[in-house]
Amino acid sequence: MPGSFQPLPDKPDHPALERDVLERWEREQTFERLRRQTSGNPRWSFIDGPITANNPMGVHHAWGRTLKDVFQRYKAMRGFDQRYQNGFDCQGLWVEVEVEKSLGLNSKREIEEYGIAEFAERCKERVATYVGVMTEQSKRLGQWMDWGNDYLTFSDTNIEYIWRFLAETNRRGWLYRGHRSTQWCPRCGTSLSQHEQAGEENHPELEHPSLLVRFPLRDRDGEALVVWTTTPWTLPANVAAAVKPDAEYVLSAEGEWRAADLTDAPSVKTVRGAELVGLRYESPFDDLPAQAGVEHRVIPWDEVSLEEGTGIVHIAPGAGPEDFELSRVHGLPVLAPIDESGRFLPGYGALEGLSTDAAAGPIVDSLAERNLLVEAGTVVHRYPICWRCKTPLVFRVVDDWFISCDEIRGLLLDANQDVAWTPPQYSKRMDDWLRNMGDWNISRKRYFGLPLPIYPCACGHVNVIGSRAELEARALGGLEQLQELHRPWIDEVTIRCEACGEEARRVPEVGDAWLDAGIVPLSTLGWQNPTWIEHGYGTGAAAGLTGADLPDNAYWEQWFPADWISESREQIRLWFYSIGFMSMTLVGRLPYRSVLTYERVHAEDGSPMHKSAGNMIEANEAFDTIGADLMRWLYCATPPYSNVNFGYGLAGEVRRRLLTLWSSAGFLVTYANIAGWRPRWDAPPESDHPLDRWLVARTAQLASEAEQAYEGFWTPSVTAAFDSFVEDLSNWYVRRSRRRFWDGDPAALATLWGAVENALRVVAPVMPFLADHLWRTLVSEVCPDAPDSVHLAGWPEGLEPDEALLAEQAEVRRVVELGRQARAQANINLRQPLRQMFVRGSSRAGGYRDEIADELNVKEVLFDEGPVARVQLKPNLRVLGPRLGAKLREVAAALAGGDYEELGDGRVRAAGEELGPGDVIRGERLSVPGFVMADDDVVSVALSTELDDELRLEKRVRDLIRLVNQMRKEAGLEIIDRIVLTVPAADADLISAHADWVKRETLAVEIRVDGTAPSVVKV
RNA sequence: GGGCGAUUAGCUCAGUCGGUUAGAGCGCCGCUCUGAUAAGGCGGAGGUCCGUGGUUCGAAUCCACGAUCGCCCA
Repeated sequence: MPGSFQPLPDKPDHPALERDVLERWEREQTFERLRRQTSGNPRWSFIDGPITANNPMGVHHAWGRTLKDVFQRYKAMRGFDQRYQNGFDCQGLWVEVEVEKSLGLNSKREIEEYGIAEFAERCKERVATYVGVMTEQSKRLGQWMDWGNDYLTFSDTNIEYIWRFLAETNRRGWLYRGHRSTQWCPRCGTSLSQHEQAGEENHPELEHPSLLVRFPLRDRDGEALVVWTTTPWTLPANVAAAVKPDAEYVLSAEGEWRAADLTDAPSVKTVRGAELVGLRYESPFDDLPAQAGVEHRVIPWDEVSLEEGTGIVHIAPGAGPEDFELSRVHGLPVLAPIDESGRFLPGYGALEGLSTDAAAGPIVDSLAERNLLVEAGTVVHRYPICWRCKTPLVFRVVDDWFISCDEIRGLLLDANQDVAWTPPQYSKRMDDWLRNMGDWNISRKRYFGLPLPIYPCACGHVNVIGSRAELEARALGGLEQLQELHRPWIDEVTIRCEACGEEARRVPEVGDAWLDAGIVPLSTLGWQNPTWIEHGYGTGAAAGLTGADLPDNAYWEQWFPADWISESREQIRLWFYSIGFMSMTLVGRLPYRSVLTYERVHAEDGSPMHKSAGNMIEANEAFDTIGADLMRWLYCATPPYSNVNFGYGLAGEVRRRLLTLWSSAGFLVTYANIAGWRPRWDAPPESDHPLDRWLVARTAQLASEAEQAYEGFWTPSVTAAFDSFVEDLSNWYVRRSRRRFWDGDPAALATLWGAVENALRVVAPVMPFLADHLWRTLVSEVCPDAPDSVHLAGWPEGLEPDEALLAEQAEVRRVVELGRQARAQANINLRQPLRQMFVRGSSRAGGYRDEIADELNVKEVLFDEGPVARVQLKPNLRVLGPRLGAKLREVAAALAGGDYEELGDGRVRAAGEELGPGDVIRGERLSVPGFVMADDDVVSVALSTELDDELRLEKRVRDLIRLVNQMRKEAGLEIIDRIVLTVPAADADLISAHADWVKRETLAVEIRVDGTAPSVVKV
């Protein structure tokens, strides 16, 4: 039949269906047409946080990318114009570490031997590879972005914008070189910053030596300080020992000093810590050349812990941050024992060249030999490891570049008050971070990263270059080979110092990767760019990788700040922080108005996903196994403040629930085709049938609930609303309306079609593939003037749920449920018709007698008839609670005990209180002899169980019909095939009384009576 | 040490503004229906709503304290 619906298979093959839909989107340019459709409309601005183009996408990335896609699709359905620009993070330590691994390089020296230029090329190749991989995976997930026009953080354009930012911090006096003790990765050979190192995953429990060491006092024979350390390698750099001045210290019989709180040994002398201050002692490695001239003394320090150790702390300013601070206060020498790869420097005797781990053994042996070791054991404690390569960190005193955050802290805190956070409690997390953040360490002693535009001059002046133009204007040489603003090329360019005119060289450091990501709200939108530059973002290392434009400032003004951004929770201290910091510095405001953050992806039993635990799922495997729609559903169904439990078992549950939607659509297709019915796009269904009107109202309810959920960025309410709708659609509307579909009732067909059509739009942002597949089948293939994709159809605007109608049908279902309970209780098969049912207490279901009778297979349903056994009154707590207060208890007891007086018109008096009809809930319990009863608080039903010959005969007819239909199905007959039915002689009485009924229900054109078993023959 | 969450059935989780008998899905047991649905329906077993105290006519829900777990920071 031309224009009929394509039949749907019994169940969907999600991955296959999704591949078809992807191909169709591609072929029909669906996304491009959506963009044209919304172009010029009111804007909704989303700024994408860059994903690192370094490895294939994991299922944890897919959560965030799903949320980004869901809300962009939703806003598109509401007609908003959007940018859809995706971002890739392309440089910095994470790319370097992976490239090192793949090249088999294991130290900075090996990188330098390999060649920085070659190394940079390998990094760029890796980025290009994973830009491709992640783009394909994102498309597979269903993400609609402006692929191919992504921003890449290693473009010269991005770098230049960061230079402007750094020049501005310098102008404000925030940029400074710090000489301090910082966390250092000996493998990567660089310091690391507070924000990238934060987080428990970077502080695992590790086992380390635990030593108690004697520091003999010079002026007190036989007495020694006892100190505790877990880092033996720091002892050769010891310069002082700290005590808590107001704590008590005791001397043991063995001549060992410790804090009184931390020893049980009997004391021969007790003093306050302050009395030990100034004493000279022998440090364990005084003989080393590095220690020459160092005088070791006891110093006071209020922060000395009396919780663990000995209460005397060994101080090595070159190997610990607090130690270093103390060295400034007390003028202590700073001994830096290790080089950038964590090996002992010359001046440390036999230790020279050893790593900090390798040095532990010789140090302990040496202490033991000289009787300086009191105790040697091990301790398990939390210890920082490199966030990227997992090497345990050490502390080194080095020069790093910092941006002071004192001035900006308050501005960011104030601005955060106006940000709408979802979930709301994360606003405080941001506040906490801002209040606690230290100065931003922006320098990394590495190779492939943002070249810091800092050119210190011998004269003491620090030049900071703010743009490529400025670099070119001030360059003294090297421009001819500057293919891009990366090392090593940038290192060849020297400039003239603006203070003294001499030549100045760039510092060798590259920048923290969060500078790269933090600038994008300005760099991608063309802030202060005088002219629009087509494809102007594909500069430097990004040349050829993106066709993104560099817009002009007018564009920036239109799209800044973002209405909404969304990243995972750890981005509070990373991206949310860095974009806020940089925008606040340059333009005085935050680049976002609202934020959605979410937690982590765990396995389906709630345990963390780990490769080692064997519960890791790769995104590609999930695409192939369950498909993107089910993945997206799992993400969306989880509240963002908890971890999502992700797995194939849970996906199976979702698949089964969605099968109900699929089956409802399939049912519609089947009977619409049989009836030759086709929808009309321009004519909304009109029907007076109560069930049809109910479904229209129920669909409006879905749209309104979903709209509220989307507007609040709360996907769990979308999936919950949709689930509940599908349940009602299938198990109430379709089930109750089956006969109308068999009869080809156009009102029923149009109503069901309209409901599904609207529901598909509602769910399309969450499940773009299934929704569009069904849309094509049900709508666009049969309605030539309908949009050819659900994503072009817009939101179902203006649907107002009819609350009264919804309440009526809810009560009908309540009555039916009670009826089913009663039947089950009497253990009477539903095919057995019953004579009568009484209903009491339902004011709204009275108009649906036929509906209820049919559903429960009862001949007659009577409302408000039948003997009432007992009237039960309950207080309406919401009303009476506030009014009666403590008296409520008494009234409730009186009502429960039947101790009340009827005053007419539904008014009663109980415990001296007069109560109106609204004050009590009246439940009338039926009690009819020979009937079976069921009731809840308000509604009571009674069902007759007595059978007569007519009822028994009808039961046998239904049994026969069911049997025959089962045989039809087993024989593989189509729903519309006609048959000749032969029934056994024993059932002759059924046929003589109900031949037409049997014919109608089994599509029999003829019924013969013969033999002992029924048979079915297709005609 | 400070902060933010969580704790409800065997498992995973809902539970709106404080309201009458605390729910769902999965799993288990029994029954049942079926011409869309490997589905559905009914019933059962399974609950110290983490604990203690408080507010209130009424607390899983609000408050305080405590416990455990997770996270953020110090």
